[in-house]
Amino acid sequence: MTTTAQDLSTPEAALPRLPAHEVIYRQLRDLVLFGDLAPGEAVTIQGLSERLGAGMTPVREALRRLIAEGALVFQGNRRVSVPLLSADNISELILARQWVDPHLALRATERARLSDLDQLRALDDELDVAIARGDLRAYLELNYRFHKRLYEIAEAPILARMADGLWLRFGPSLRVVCGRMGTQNLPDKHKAMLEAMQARDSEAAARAIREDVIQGMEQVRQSLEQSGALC
Amino acid sequence: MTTTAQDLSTPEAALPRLPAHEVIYRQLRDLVLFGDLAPGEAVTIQGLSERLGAGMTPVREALRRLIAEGALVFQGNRRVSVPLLSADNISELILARQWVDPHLALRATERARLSDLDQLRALDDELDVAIARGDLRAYLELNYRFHKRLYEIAEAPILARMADGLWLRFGPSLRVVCGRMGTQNLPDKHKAMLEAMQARDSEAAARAIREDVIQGMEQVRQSLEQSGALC
DNA sequence: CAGGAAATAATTTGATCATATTCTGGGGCA
DNA sequence: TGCCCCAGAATATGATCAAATTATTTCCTG
Repeated sequence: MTTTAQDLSTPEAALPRLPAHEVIYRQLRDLVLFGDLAPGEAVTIQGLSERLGAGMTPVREALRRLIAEGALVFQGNRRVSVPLLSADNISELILARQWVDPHLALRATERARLSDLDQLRALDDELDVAIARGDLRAYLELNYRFHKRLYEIAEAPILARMADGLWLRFGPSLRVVCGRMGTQNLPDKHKAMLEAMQARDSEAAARAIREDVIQGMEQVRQSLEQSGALC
Repeated sequence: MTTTAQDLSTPEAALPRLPAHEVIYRQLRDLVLFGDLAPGEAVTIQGLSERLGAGMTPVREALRRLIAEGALVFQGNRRVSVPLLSADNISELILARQWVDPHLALRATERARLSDLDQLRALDDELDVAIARGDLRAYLELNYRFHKRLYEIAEAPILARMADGLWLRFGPSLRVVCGRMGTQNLPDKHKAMLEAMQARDSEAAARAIREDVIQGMEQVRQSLEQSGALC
């Protein structure tokens, strides 16, 4: 078969034309993931059309996708909004992440190449810089990219997608929590995890990630609990 | 005297006008879930538009949703199709279901009302009838509805959605496998599970479901393995 | 006469379709 | 065999229709 060898020849200009609905999807996804849309905030299709300067059909498709992924909810028949997490929701998320994230870390440790470790280290370094600077947005994005990269290394697409879906759900709340607590005592077991990965100690890597997850999620739980009805 | 005197007079027409894209979505979902669309089979938007007698906009939205849920994949830039499962995919699915399904069964046992148990028993009875009749389609649908009901009883919407998403992925293959093996030795640990639920022994219920899952999924794995490259 | 509730009018928003535009893949021709 | 053109499919736009929410008005009651 003739391979249309264009995808790897040109590194960056290989993107001939990304569909509009895909672009919109990514924009909205980032908006949700990094808390630019606050939990409970309602959006309308036509509102987003104007805000993002696009037709409403692509926006509709992007919204359907995000709703299917649980990033948005279908309030009544008229409004979509970022979901507010209940205490029960948080418990579920903690439970689920406590299982998937360590498992993916375990697989990632078994499969990681040296270049993968370098990438992770680089991300973690940038993350430290962001924390030192007190740059919340950069922290959120880099922290996500660190874990996301870990998922990719694990080479388990289905599990990775599950983990990614969970992230979409608590992303908005993370922003709220961190905005309240500052960037001081943010959870960062990444150093321990990277060491474990380097030593090829997959169990230790899984443990480290588990602690990272628990620490972060418990902060979210406590913060949401004490703030009571955020709505 | 309202001029909008529509057919509200119809006896069962209490349905508040379900949107077309929702209807299409459910139709397509069932098509995937119960194997009416074979793994690897490609579909086109326009093809579905004609087949389902709908405009292409609702079809597009339904497809986006199913793609987001992993029920369909985006082959290249031109075709969507039901994904073919690799051996690795199966392993992931087994792993994931081995965790979520027992957990949901555990929660369901703690929360089940007597009426819930009755419903489950009724579904399982119907299931037996379907098996005895050799009615594959009915078996698949009832088996799904049994587990789905269990998820609902557990009252853990996020975990339930994860489990549901997994089901969408192996549904098509289930049909293939069962079609090959007949309806004789199908896995059915439901009886043991119902007893455990009745006795409020949540651990036992979780164990039973876990065996049910493993048994079913291992059949899928073996069948796909021996059939080699189904593609 | 005033306040409130219910009904109605108006505006906003969502859903669907028909249509134009772009892109991909294949077939024909050199 | 390789290049170019064409057919068909997917993407994207704007318009149109339907539904819902909001605002307004009117009527009833205290």
